[in-house]
Amino acid sequence: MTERDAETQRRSGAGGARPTIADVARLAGVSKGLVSFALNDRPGVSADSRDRILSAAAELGWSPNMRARSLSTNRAFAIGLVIAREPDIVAADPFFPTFMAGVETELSGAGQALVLATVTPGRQEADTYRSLALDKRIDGVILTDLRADDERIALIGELGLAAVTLGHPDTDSPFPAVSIDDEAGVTATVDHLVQLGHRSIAHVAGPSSMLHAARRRRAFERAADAHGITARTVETDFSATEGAAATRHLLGDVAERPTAIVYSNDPMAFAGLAVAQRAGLSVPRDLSITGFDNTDLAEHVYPSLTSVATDVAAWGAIAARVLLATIASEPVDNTDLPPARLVTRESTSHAPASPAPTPPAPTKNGR
Amino acid sequence: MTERDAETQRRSGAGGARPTIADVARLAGVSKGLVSFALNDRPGVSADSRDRILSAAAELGWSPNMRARSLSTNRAFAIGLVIAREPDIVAADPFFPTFMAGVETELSGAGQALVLATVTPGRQEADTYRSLALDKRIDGVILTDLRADDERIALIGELGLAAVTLGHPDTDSPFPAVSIDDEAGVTATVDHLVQLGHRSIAHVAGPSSMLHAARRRRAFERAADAHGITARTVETDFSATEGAAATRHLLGDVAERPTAIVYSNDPMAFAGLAVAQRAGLSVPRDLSITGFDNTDLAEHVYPSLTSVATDVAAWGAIAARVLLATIASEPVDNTDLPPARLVTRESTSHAPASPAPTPPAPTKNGR
DNA sequence: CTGAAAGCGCTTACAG
DNA sequence: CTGAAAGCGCTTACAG
Repeated sequence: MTERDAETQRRSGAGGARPTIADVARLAGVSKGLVSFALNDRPGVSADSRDRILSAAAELGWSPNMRARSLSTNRAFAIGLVIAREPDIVAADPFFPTFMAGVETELSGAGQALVLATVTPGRQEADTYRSLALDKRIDGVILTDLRADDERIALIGELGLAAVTLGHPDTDSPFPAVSIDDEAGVTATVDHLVQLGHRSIAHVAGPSSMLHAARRRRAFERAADAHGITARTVETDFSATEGAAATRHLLGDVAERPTAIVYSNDPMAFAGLAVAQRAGLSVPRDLSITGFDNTDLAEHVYPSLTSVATDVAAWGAIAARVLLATIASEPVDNTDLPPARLVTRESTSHAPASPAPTPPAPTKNGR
Repeated sequence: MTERDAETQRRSGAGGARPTIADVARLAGVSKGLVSFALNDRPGVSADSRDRILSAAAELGWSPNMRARSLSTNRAFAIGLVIAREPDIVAADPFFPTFMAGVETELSGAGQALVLATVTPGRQEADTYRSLALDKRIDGVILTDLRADDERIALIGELGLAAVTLGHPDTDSPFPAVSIDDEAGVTATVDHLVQLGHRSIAHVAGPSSMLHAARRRRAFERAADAHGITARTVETDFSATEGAAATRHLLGDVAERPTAIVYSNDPMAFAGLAVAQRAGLSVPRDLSITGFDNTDLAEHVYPSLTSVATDVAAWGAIAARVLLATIASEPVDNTDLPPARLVTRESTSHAPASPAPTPPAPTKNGR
């Protein structure tokens, strides 16, 4: 017993070679093949052998060498996430860290790893997917920030990778989609503002090439239309800088200055808040603003920010789960998360009685 | 030629099996071993053979299978990053995405991958390092957020992993350190404030268990001491929530209310700004505040935030480079990055003539 | 300079 | 239920 303990310790130390299934087989007095069967609890191993094998493995402190396992099973036991946004934009947006934390909760339990690549948008992106696949480092990917006519859908297929998309692509896709109904959040935002008396609302949107930005924009315009109110949209790249510029643009147009601005993410809303304040406007007295994603800081600015909340971590966890199921060839369906919901805070309030030098709000223009 | 093209295409398609060095050897008319030598440009291959092998490989579209390479070389060709902070804190802090982008620039060119794990602080952390090492998924790790008496130093050694630390541990460490002199930034901040007439400055610090937080705090206290001014420190967990609470605490103490607050990161400074504004104070007229890390949002809040800038992406790139050199058994030295520097913006200004109901500022208390 | 062989640590038919 | 063997795609001594 003492001898065995010493053996165990020697083997698990940094210096000693790690035990392999050959060592386990020797100790258990069986063949390597049987050890493999027992360890992967496949049928066809007698209870007696299984016990001997398992305790031998435990005693030696054996753990599988993923490299060997990968080579023989042709599986990486890892999934990839390629983030293709400008560094400052992803840095300013808490989405990815939160999302990855969610992904991780699912992976760690399943013995899978997350391989992360961040690239600047463009050609480099395709090469990154390609080399991840060619190097056989991953079994599948989570496709985020879906774009119009996203060429990644075809690429991933060619590369023989599994995938799950965040939201539905606008083209045929062989991959399951995990979606959140963020349109509901946008609609609720517009409804909320209209209820507060706003009749001229602007939207600071993300790039129209990104599907979710375009979707939010459409939802915004539909909702505004349904209420028969004036709506304008300014497109940005999601950065605080462009959010600020868009706000300056909107507020500068004194003739048609909106009384409320709906931003497509929180960082832009923070920047917009600052622009408004700098221009001498009081938020929400003169201008109401809303964000999207309900980031941590939303409740820590002044005035606190009304924002649309989505459970980003859950999204990550479910996307990972669906992807793993796909890789395991289990049947999976598209899954929908609970819709995004509006969290109202101080940054939205009643529309100003007479919004500065703005002409009287239109009462009904169409439908 | 046409036939060969067809062959090439068949092989590179998703359906066909990928070419292996055996295929390359056959086409080049040499042995597998020689192919391996040529492909890894080792000496001892005739120019003629090398050419034939290389063009055969190119023709077949061969690329190395990392799994096989890993198994035989006992290298993962990947490094790990384990982030052990509460999800909301890492999400609010742009440090990690920026850092990882920097790491990535170095890795992609070197054919290395980044394996990311995010864990909630605690026991889970050690297990994560352990399984990453036991699964042989990585060759080394970048140790961030060094703690006092950091048990990871010993753990990583036991696990046989290479490592690089961000900053110098407070214990003996066999690993190279890549450091940034953030004390310089703190000192510059205090100097700046003192120059503006502030005599009562508070510091909202990160957790003292984290070495860089403690180091910034010491630098703050040293600088305050050097100027002979009143200095207080409140410790937090780096979150906006605790940053706000600390600010409330500091401002609530009307008798000794500081005229300036130095925050140990930007998110806390943003939260502190909001608390001050909510309390009816004008920043910077009544209160000056400064942040740390000069995040994107710093110039997009109102008033814009004076903050300490460090080149986080460069830090990531250099840390990765040093780690790869270590893994390759190349000699490496500790490296120091350019010191952090203060970026002054609107949030700092002259100390108020008479800081509310505060007693007259002490003129000289000691040295 | 080159070939034939063994080995990395697993998994998986194939026989019994 | 179990063993012996081949194979995953590389690398690396060992002979010539």
